[in-house]
Amino acid sequence: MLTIGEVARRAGVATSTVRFYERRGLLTADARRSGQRRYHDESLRRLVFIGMLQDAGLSLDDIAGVLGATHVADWKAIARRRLGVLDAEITRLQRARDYLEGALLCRYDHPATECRIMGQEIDRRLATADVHPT
Amino acid sequence: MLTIGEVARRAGVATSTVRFYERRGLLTADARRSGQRRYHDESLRRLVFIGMLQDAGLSLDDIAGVLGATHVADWKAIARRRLGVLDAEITRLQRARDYLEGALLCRYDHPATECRIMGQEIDRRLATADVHPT
DNA sequence: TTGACACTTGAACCGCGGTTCAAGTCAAGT
DNA sequence: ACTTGACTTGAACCGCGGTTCAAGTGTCAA
Repeated sequence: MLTIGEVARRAGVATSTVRFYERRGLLTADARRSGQRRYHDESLRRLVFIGMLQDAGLSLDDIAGVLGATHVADWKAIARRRLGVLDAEITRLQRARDYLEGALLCRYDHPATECRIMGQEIDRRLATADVHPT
Repeated sequence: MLTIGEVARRAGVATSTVRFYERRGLLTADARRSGQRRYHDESLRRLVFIGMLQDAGLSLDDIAGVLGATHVADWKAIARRRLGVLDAEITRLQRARDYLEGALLCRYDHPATECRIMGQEIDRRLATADVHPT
């Protein structure tokens, strides 16, 4: 049985994080010794698993859903939804990346607002602004 | 001269956002009429420009740096730094994406923690955990 | 003149994922 | 007996990028 300090260290998180997850219902201590939490290896694996899902960008609420799923279809729905968001995000970042790289091509010594490349993009956005009225 | 409502609408942000940017020193009203802010087209362009930089993932502090730069080298340094972070982020998301897609290949009707693919990854992470002690 | 509506301010609040703090308990070693 | 160090709790706080609120002022048309 691992203490909270051990389980946190082996999973690579802070002890405060483990307690926070318990508050959020993601993890429960398997026992108490004089009030102190003790964990099975099983819980350590669960903690690592939470970290994996976080790396994939799932929110703690989503993770709770995955952990609480009794059937594969339940958590796969969450994963698929995230996959879609992830794809959109990657595309967006890719565009931002290419745009920034283009901006670096600006020559001459002037502030950013006077850069020709940026100026054109500003005009483009202003022109299409009325297409998406708030 | 545009009112705050107009400038916000044309830039596609809320009026509260425009005031917030003013507090942060990103934007200044060009005039006041009976206490109300008025803006030149120049400021509208500046507001749009802020949105562009936000799309590229720059923080408001970074954006203040770009706007305050008098020489091209100053803002390019910020852009280059963000470009590096962006590349790392894209790579990370790509890996997460591929991982999630792999997880969807799990067969049979069981909870996520019992999935063989996930279980292997958990073991891998636990095994290498000691390499990065906290 | 009345009503509708946009504007003004500072302060408090939001979600997210935790961290930090104070004040205390408990077990082990010397 | 005393120290050391890890643990306990609830509550408050963090950064970020704003939003919302209350209470008031200004503008414009009928």
